[in-house]
Amino acid sequence: MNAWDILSERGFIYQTTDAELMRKRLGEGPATFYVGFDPTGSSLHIGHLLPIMAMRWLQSCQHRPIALVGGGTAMIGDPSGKTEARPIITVSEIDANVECLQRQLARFLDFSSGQAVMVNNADWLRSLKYIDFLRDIGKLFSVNKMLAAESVRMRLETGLSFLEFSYPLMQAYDFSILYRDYHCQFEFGGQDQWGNIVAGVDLTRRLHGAEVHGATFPLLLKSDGTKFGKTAGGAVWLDPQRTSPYHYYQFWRNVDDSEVEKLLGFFTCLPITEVKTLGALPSPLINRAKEILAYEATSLAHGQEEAARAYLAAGGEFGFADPENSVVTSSAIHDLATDCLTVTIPTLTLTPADLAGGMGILQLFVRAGLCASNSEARRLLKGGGCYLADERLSDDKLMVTPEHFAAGALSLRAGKKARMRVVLAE
RNA sequence: GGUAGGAUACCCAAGUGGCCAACGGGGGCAGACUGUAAAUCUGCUAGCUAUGCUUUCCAUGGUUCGAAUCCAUGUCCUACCA
Repeated sequence: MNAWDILSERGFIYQTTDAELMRKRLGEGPATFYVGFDPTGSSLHIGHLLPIMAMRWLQSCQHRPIALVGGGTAMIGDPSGKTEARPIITVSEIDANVECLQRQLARFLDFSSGQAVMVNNADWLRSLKYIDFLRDIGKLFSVNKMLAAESVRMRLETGLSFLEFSYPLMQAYDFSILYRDYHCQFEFGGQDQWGNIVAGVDLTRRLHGAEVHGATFPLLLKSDGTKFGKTAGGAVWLDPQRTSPYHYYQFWRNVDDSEVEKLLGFFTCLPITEVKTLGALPSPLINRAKEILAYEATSLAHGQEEAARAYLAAGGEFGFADPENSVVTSSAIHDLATDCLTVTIPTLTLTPADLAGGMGILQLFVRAGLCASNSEARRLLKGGGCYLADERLSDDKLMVTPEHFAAGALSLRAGKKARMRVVLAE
């Protein structure tokens, strides 16, 4: 199947320079394409996931992905889609981030025997000579055109430094370099990258007389219009150190009903017909579709084993959506028995010394990481959100003593979703 | 470089000498209702050894019994002019 058709029917394509031509070219055999990632942070988050999924589909159709990490462009900072300038980050920070991102990307794409390429534009951008660059590349850019770009116009109100204004030249130059060195014919990116992509297409034509193309992916928003992928603790990270597989699973498990179908198409590899069936499940059973989404997405990011563990843990906590396993799915979640629960709830171990003289209940919630401060714990308790062994607490002066551990472990709960087991060391 | 304006909690934004840990909105958290959803309603949203105390309103210093509010200097931002 033509990779282009897969991407279109799953909703990946937002804007294109020429849909017909791109489809044709992708149908003619292996082609090379690139997607850039900004090393402004040390981990990818689910905002980066859409391009990654698209890259996987393209790679599965024998096309060759180039994952470009912008160690050079990050020196400047892309103004696209941003209302104000990012703080400038140090070179050593950028380089460290580049390494982190590359390691993460390697998990999602197959880089063996040249099936995918990893590049860092620091390799050619940082050594550029200013005057040479202006003469060779700068002369091909029209300021008039640049000013007309939506991303620039937006910033004309709030201010835009020359540094940021120059950004599109760098990214456009990247494309032309990748065309020259890898015969890269396509660039993909987020919706906010449109201007940069078009600039690259343009530059490559002027510089090499070559016809290359680009397309953007839609910007994911939640139904309330806010940015997708942000939760209480900020972004949902792909790094298991920052967002545990369990929380990662929970993020997907808790998406809005109305989003499930779309997200299944984007973030799982299930066939599109199945995606549609799952998305159309009736009211409470729609939860099974969310479980499948969460399982599949977690499995992609953290592996099947972690996904299964998260699924079982969450199900043990909140119940399973389809205990009879009645929903037909090709997902491996189908084969997981829900009754063999070896749920590992996060555990805090206390020593008898900690409890000498008793420990305040508020402090215990803080120790367990369920609250950030005593005050927060007190607020939670007053609001009726603190539970000890499944009993709602009302006394914020309660002292926890070794006697509380008579039955073994103690279960703490903050609200409905956060739980911690506390055990007493011998 | 000149002139004018601005900097308040996670974000936006009031407050312009004591009634200010600081109105309001957003966001977030919790409770009710539910399906671990959405919508709706309610409470909370600086810290602490807590009917009290401590540290906050860009930074430093000053005026005052008392400053987020007044003065000085500095830093950064924004607009107009050059």
